[in-house]
Amino acid sequence: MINAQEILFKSVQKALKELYSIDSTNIVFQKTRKEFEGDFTLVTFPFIKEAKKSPEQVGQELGDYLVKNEKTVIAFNVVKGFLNIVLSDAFWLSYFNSVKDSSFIGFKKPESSGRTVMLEYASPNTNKPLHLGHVRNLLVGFSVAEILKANGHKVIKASIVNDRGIHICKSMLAWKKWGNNETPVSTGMKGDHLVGKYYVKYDQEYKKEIDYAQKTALQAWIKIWAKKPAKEGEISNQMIMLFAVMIFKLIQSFDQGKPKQLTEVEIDKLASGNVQDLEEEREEEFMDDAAHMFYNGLKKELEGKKLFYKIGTDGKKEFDEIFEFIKAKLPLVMEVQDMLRKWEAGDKETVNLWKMMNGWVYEGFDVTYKTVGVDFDQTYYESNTYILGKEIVQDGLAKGIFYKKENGSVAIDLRPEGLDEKVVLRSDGTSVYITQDIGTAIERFKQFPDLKQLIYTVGNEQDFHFKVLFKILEKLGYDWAKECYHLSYGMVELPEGKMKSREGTVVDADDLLGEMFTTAEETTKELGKVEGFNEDELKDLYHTIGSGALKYFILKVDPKKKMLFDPKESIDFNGNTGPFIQYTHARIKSVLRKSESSFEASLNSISFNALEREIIKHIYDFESVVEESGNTYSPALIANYVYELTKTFNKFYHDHSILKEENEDVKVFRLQMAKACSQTIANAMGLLGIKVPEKM
RNA sequence: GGCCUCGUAGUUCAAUGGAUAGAACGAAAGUUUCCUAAACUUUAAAUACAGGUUCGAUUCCUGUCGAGGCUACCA
Repeated sequence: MINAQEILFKSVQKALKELYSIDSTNIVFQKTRKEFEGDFTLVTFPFIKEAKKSPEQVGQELGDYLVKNEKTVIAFNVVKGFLNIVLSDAFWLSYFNSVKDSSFIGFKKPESSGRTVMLEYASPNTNKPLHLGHVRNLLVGFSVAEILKANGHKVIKASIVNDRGIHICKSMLAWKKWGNNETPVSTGMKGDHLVGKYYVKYDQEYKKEIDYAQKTALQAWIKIWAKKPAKEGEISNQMIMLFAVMIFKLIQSFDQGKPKQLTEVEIDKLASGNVQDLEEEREEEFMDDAAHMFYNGLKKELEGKKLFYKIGTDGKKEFDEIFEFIKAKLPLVMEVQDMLRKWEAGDKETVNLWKMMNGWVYEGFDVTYKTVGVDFDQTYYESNTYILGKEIVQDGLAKGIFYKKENGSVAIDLRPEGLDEKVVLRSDGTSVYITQDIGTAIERFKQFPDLKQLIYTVGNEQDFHFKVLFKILEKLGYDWAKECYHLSYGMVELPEGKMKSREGTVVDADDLLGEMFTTAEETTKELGKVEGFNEDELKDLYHTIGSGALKYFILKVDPKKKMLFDPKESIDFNGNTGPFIQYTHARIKSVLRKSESSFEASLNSISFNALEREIIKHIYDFESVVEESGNTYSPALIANYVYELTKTFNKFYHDHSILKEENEDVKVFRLQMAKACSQTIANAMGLLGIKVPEKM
C-alpha cells in the first residue's frame, strides 16, 4: 500500500544529509493536530544541535527542500519547532482509489505472516456460571485473537476448562446432600446456574458449621480458660486436639439437627489437663470414622508446631489461632476432601456424578458463549492435563534447575531473578498448579509444531504466577519461553469494590446480557425505529445493539487497567458507545441504498474539503492502528480509533449533503468515501467482535 | 513488612517525551420544511503533592500521601 510516512522519511533523510550533513534514521512523523494546517508534522528540535540553527530555521529549510524535491508535498508551515507538511490531494486520492473497493481495509492477508500463535482465554471453573469478570476475559481474548488474525497471523483460540478439584467437589457434595435429584430439566434452570446454586449452598452450610462451632467452642474455651489449666500454666497440643475433637462432635450433632453442648464433666477434664480419661473414652465414645479422620488430620497439621500458650491473658488470641485449625477440619470440609480422594481414585459413583454435573455446566456455558459470540478451536480439560509436568520437573531436578528441600518438596529459587522461591512439587510428590502449567505449555508446542507463541488471557492478579512460569520454562531451556505472553487484564470492579462470589456481589453474565437486550429493545421502541422489521429481524437487532453496547463499553478501556462497572447506571447508547458507531454505520448504509447512480469508477482528480480530507486520512490510519493494537494486544486502540472516525463522519454528514450534491464528481467521491467509511467501521467493529446493522 | 499496578474535569475513559491535556455522561444553552436527532453546535470543568532529568514531562527518575493486587506443599 501507499505509505506517506515512508515517502517523507526518505525525503527528510536526504534533506538532512544535503542541508546539514546529518545522518539520521531517527525521523518520526506525527499526525498534525487539527488546529494547524497540514497532514504530518516533524519535530525539528532533535536536529538543531547538529544543524547549528534555530528550530524555526531548520523547519523552514526542510520545508522548502520538501516542496521543491518531493512531489507529494505541496505546502508547509512552521510553528515554533514544528514543521507541518501538507500532502497533495492527488496523493490522497490515489491512496483512496487503492482501497475504496476493498472489503478488508486495514487488514493483512489471512495467515500471510507465517506466524502461528495460540491464544488461551475463557478458562472457566465448572462450579458456577460466568460473571462480569469472565465477560471481560471473553471479550478481550476474542478481540485480541481477531486483531492478531488481521495482522496476518494464524491464531488458535483455546480454552482450558477447570473441571476438577476441591471447588468442583463442593457443588457436587452439596447437590448430593441437598439436591433432591434436581436437574436442569426438572427445574428449568440453565445447567451452570443450577450447579452454581449448589456451590453457594455448600458455602452457606459450611458457614453455618463455622458459626455454630465458633459459638460452642468459644463458650467451652472460656470455661476451660477460667479454670486455669494446671500443667505449669500451659495448655498442651494434646489437650487442644481433644478440645477440637469434642467441638467436631458437637458440629456433627448440629448437622444431624440435634445440637449438643460440652458437659461440665468434660470441661472439667479438659481444664484439669488430666486428659487420660478422655483419651481412653475417645475410642468408644466419640471417635467414629469421621471424627477419627478429623483427629488424624489435625494431628498432622499440628505436628512440629509449637502451640503452647501461657496463661495470663483472656485467651482470645489463643482461641482464634486454634479455631483456624478447627475451621479447616469441620465435617463438611472432611467430606468434600473425601470426595476429591474418591474422584482421584476413579470411584464410579463420584465420577458419574461429576460427569453429569459438568455436562450440565457445559450446556450452560455453550449458550452463554453463543450469546456473547465467542468460539474456540481447542478445548482442554484440566482433568486430562493436571498430571502433566511431573516428569519435566524430575528432568529439571536431574539437571539441577530445581532442587529438593529438606522436607522432600521440589522447588526453584528465582530470587536472583527478583522473583521468589517457588515449590513445583509437594513433598508427597503431587503437583501444584504451576506444575501442570509447565506441562501443558510444553505439550501444546508438541501438539502444534508450527506454534511460535502462547498467549494467556488471565487477570492481573496472576501476574506473579506467569512471571514465574515463563522464567521456569526459560530455565528449562525452551527458547519459545521468551515469546510467551501473559495478556493480563485488570479486574472489573463494582462501585462497592471487587466482586466476591461468596458474598453474592457478582454480576451474572447471562443476567447482564439479558438486561442489555431489554434496554436495546426499549430504547429502539422509544425512538420509534421498529418499522420495516419483522419479529426475527427485531430480535436480531436488539441482540446486535445490546451486545454491541456492552462489548464496546468494556473494550474501549485499556485491558491492562482495572475498570469500574456500575450495574445501577445502565450502559449508555449515546455518545462514545457501541450503538453510536452502529448507528453511523446504518446511516451510511441507508444513504448508499438510496443512491440511484453507480459510483464505482475511480476519479482522476478532485479537491477535498477539510472534512473529506480528514476522513481519508482517518481511513489511511486504520492499518497502522491495527498493527499497533496487535503489537500491544490492545482492542482499546481499535475502539478509540473507530469512535474518532465515526465522529468525524457524523460531522461531515451533518455539514454536507451526499445525495444532493450537485457536482457529479464530488457526489461520486462522497459516495465512495461513505462506503469506504462504512467498510472501515465494520472492519474495526468486527475486530471487537461487534456486529454492525444495515439499518437501525 | 517485601514486591507489582494505579492516582487526569462531578463521573467513566483518552493522550509513541512534543504545540493551547482530548472525549463521553452529567450540568447550562442552541440546531429538525434538509440523505435516520441513537445526530450536530456552543459554554463551564481536571494532570494527588514535592523535588529532579530535559529545549520540552500526564508520560522518565526520587520521595510523600492515597487506592488496589500479589506475597500457599490453594486452584
